[in-house]
Amino acid sequence: MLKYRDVAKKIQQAIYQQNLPKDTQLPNIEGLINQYQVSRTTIIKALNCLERHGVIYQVQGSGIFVRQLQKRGYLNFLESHGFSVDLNNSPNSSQVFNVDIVQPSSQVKQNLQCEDGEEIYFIKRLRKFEDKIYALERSYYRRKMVGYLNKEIAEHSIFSYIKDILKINIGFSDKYFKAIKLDEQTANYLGLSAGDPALCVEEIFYTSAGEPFDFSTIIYHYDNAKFYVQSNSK
Amino acid sequence: MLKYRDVAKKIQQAIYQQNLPKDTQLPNIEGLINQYQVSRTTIIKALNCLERHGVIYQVQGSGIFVRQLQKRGYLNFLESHGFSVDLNNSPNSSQVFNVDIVQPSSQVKQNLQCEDGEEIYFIKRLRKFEDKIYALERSYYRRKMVGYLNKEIAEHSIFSYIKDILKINIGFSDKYFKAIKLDEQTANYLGLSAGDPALCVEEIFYTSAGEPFDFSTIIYHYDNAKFYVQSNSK
DNA sequence: GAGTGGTCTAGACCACAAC
DNA sequence: TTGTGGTCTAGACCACTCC
Repeated sequence: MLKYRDVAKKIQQAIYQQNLPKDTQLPNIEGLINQYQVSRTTIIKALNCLERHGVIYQVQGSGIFVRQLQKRGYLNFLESHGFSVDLNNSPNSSQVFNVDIVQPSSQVKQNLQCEDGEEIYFIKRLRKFEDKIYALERSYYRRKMVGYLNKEIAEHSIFSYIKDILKINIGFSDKYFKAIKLDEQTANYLGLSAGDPALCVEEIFYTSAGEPFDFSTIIYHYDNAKFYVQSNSK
Repeated sequence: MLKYRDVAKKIQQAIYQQNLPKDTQLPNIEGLINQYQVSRTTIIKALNCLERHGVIYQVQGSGIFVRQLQKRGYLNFLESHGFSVDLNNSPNSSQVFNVDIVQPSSQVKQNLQCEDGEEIYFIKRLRKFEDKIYALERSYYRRKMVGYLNKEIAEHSIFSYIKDILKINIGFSDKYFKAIKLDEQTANYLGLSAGDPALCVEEIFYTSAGEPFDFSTIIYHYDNAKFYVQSNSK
C-alpha cells in the first residue's frame, strides 16, 4: 500500500467516522505529519488527492476544511463506472439481454481504435438500482483485451471482473453526453414513452497503458438517474 | 508565474503547435528536466497537471504520451464556466432579461449558505454561441461578495468580471444534473416546445476560501449543447 | 537488465490569511 | 507578525515495461 494513499484513506475515514460537518477545520500539516509519521510531501500528496475527490478543500494561509456535500440520490458522474470507492454501496443489478461476439461497426472501430477483423463483445443490459430501472446500456469490449465474458459476469460488474480478476488497470476515460428524445424501442426498455427525455452518455475507457477497451452508450432514465460532479481549479 | 505552471503551459503549447497526434511519445522526464531546467519534482507536477486536464497520459515504465481527443462541437463540462483556458474561444454572447436585487428563497439560502436579509443578485439570461441559443440561465450571486453587477457585465462574462476585475479567486464547484421535460415557459425561451427534453444543471461556485458566491440553474437546449468530461483514476 | 515513470524524504523558502 | 498552506530542490529508491 502506497503511503500517500494510506494516509488519504485514513484521513477520509476519520472525517466520515466522526461525521465531521462541512467546513470543519482539520489539523494543520505539521499536526498531520506527527499523526501519521510521514514526510510533509506525502501529507500534501494525500491532501491533494482528497481535494480532487471533493472530500476536503485547502485554503492557503488558513487551513484544511471538510467539503463533503453529496445530495442524496445523486450518482457521482465521474466514478459511476469503476473508479475509486463508492461509500454507499447499494443493491445494483443488471438484466442482461445479449452477450455476443460481433464485428465492429465503423463507430465502434473508431472509438476502440481497433482492426477490421477484430472480435468485439457486444452486451446490452438494463441497469437497476434499488429495483428501479435507471439505464439501458449498450457496451462494446475488445475480446483480445477482456478475454472472456459471459452473462453471469455481465449481471454483476464487468468492471470489477476486469479490475479484480483480469488485473487490468483502468487508466482514464472520455465521456460525451447530451439530452435526447427517446425513440420508441429504447423508451420501452426504460418503461417510458417515445419522445420522453433522457440523458445519453457515450463513454470510452482506457487501460492505464492508454489502450481503449470499452465503448458504451448509456441511456439514462430521466427521473431515476441524477448526477453530480465536483471539481476544482487546481 | 509558478514554475510548474509555466512548464505545463510550455509543454502543452509544444504539443498544440506541433500538432502532435494522439499517442505520440514525449521526451522522458530526464529530457524534460534538461529542456526546462527545473527539478524532477517540478516536471512531475507539471505532467500531473496536464494529465488531469486530459492533455497527456503517463504510463509507468513506458513513457509520456499525447492524449488530446476533443470531439468537435462538444463543450468541456468542467470548464464551461470559468476554470482554465478555453482554446477555441468562439463568439459567445448573452441576452440579459433581469439584473435584480432580491431576497433569497429558501433554496437559494441553502445553496449559498446565506442569511435571511442578505441581498442577492438575480440574473436571468439567454446564452448564445455562434448565434445559436444553447441555454437559459438563472443565476444568484451574493451581493456582499460580488459588490456590483449590471446588464453590461452580464452581457459579457460575469466570471471574468469576478476573476479579473474583482480579483476573486474561484476555488471549486459542485454541479448537479439530470435530463428533464421542458415546461412551456422555458421552452419558449429556447425556441422549443413544452415536453421537449433538456439538460438541467444546478451549479454552486465557491471562492478559493470556500465561500459560495454563485448558485445557478441552467437549462441547456438538447440539440445545441453537448458536453464532454475527461477523467482519470489517479 | 536497461529504461522509464512513481514514491518518498528532509529541508529551504514563498505566498497568503488572520490577528 | 505569526501561522498556515504551496512551491521547489536534490537525491534515494521503488515499480513497472520492454527487449
